[in-house]
Amino acid sequence: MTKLLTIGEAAKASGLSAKMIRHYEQSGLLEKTPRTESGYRLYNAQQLRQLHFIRRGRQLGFSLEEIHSLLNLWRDPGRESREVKQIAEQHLQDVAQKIAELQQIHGVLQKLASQCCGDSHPDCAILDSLAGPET
Amino acid sequence: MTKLLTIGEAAKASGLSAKMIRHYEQSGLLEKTPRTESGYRLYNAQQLRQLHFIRRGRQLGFSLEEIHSLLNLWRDPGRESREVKQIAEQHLQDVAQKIAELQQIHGVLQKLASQCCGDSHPDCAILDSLAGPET
DNA sequence: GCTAAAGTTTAACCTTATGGGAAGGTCAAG
DNA sequence: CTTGACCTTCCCATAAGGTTAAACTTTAGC
Repeated sequence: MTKLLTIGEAAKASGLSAKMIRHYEQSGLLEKTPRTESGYRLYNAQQLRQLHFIRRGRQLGFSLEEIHSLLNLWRDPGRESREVKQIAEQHLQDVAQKIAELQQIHGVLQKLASQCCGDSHPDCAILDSLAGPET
Repeated sequence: MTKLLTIGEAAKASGLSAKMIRHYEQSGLLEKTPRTESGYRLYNAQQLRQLHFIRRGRQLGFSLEEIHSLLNLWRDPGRESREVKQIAEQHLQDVAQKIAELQQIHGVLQKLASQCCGDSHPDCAILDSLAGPET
């Protein structure tokens, strides 16, 4: 009795694009889904949950490779939550490092922008810094 | 008497890779540089300064397109620093927004990771959240 | 002066995650 | 039967590089 959805409907329901759903299937993230006689992909409720899973993973910035691992763990009833947590904490660390890098850049940019008067004259601390001999 | 450098030397001196210097030339960021009779690119001091400029711009996270604009402004003696500042402030804003997004993600990940015991049992708040019905 | 190593050339393909479009098949309504 | 909205596969493009390979040039050793 499960309502089967075409890829467009599944896309709308999951928040992914049809394009990406095909891509996820082709790259092995999703198993090949059944088709109609004429070749249209059909998605059931279980598969729709997987699409939601992927979208939430992407929203949290996990790479497709990480999502692949997470999906496999999710599908495995004998998984150890240790493995899930390890992936999440690695990603957490990556995110923290990226934040630190961006904050560093943000500070420099802010300082430079404050030193550039931004009027009709050509003199500009930003260009001077980019051109300057010292790093 | 300006010492001319081959691409490898220019790469070492500027901190870019030879590959990227060619890439920047091919994509129009740099003008075509003179070659030896046998086709080797040669860089003078002025061009080396441009390479440094590009590297510093990349370090600050400017896109090649933004660096292209900045380089053109730098080369233009009649520039208005207003234009430079506008590019920098737009980038600053982009960086700030990226930081905010990552901090949001960081908070969610931290909360989820703290709720996952990370042992040999399969139950895991992280998977539950990715799979869960509510966003 | 010869040879071998190191450097350079172009070109092509790989990456990540996603968008765009062409060319053609299918389906439902009118 | 036509029209329009879907769907299919396939190829191309993005940003900012990395890697590899074949062929040529330059440099250093001897």
